[in-house]
Amino acid sequence: MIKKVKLSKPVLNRDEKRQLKLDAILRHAAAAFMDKGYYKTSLDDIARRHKVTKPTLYYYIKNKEDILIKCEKVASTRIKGLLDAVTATDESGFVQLQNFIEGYVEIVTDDIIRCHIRHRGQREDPAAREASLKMHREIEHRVREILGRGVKDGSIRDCNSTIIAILLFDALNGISAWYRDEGDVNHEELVAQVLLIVTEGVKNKP
Amino acid sequence: MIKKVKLSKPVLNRDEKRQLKLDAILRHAAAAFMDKGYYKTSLDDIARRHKVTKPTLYYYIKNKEDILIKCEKVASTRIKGLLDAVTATDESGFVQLQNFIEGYVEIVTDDIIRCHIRHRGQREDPAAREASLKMHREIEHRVREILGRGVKDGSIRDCNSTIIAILLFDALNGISAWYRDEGDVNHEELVAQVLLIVTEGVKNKP
DNA sequence: CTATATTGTTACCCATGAGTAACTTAAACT
DNA sequence: AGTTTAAGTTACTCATGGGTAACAATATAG
Repeated sequence: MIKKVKLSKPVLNRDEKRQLKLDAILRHAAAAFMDKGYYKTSLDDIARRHKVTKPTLYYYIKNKEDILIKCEKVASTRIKGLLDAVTATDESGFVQLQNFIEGYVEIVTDDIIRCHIRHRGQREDPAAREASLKMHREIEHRVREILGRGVKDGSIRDCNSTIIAILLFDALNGISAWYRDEGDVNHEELVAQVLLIVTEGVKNKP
Repeated sequence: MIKKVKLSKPVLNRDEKRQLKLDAILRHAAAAFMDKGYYKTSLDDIARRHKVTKPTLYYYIKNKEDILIKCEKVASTRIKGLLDAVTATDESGFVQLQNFIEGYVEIVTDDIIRCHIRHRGQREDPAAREASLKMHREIEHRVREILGRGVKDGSIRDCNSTIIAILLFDALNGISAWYRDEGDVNHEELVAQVLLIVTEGVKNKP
């Protein structure tokens, strides 16, 4: 007699399922936050989107703020990953900057990233607040380093890399607030325009 | 006998005093909002800063959201004033753009403007929300026109003025979030760097 | 097949903070 | 003067929404 193989072998184990559900909750929460803003979104709103009741959420998150913290985790991992990829090459600083911009405009479409960009700063718990700031400074610092590399290798003109990094970041982060994949601004066109302004500025050179 | 001149002649009449107090309240509120954010700031917080009790505020404002609306009024008047001044000249589009940027960086230091920039979008009342959006579009449109003028007169290179206007605005508005007059970034340096990136971009031209 | 951990639910508590009613004080104009 | 209007106070109401306790269902393991 054939030994019956255990039925319903779990394709995903418990932890994986849990992780998947957490991701879904973050997505729903991020979408809700982008819709109405953090404070105007109640946990009941989020629960409703996820088709569960509020207390269930507490099985996956510590409290409301924890959602922002978890979103930040996802976002910062993604952004740092991009920075790693971009700086791993031995391209010139300017080319690395171009690659970063291209990648960032891509990333900025994602709801969780959007949510992070819009709500970074709302952290209430002082420790979480500090951690968030530190993280953000770290990322900014790495962009500054790309600029510095470019200045050193001659591909970028001499400039105040601190100020330029911030300005660039604000412009890129701003994109997350208005750009929609389904909107009427074409993705390639957007990237092209950003790159052009970074490369050339806007002044016409005769 | 000398006719006694009416003592305590009001240097300011009632309406002027009222207006002054309203301004002070808006300043206090804006400062509080920049500190802790709109939702984390209670009307009691604002009242405390103004050294009155909460119900007194209702003598000057309709409700909490009305503060944002009144701040927006102040801010938009100021920004439109700048645009009027800048576009009144018959300078080239590029020079007008430069002047706008210089003026905007100046303006962005003010707490009420900062507050407006940070909280534009929080409007809850649908009508107020729509009005705010319309106002914002109008301002953006005028910047776009400056760019268009520049393209036409040849002082600005051919570009997608819609996208460029938004990117520029986001970078400028971002300044309001981090720049402080007392901070270690010098005002002139900041303006110079913004103008340079707009003029030249960052790429080094051999 | 039963015991146990995992998910989820219903029904509550309770702090916070916007907005108001009713009353008091200060100012200003005959 | 004394009456009116402005300006401010104390003491509330009341909706909202974050968070929890206690119970119910479902799934996994032994």
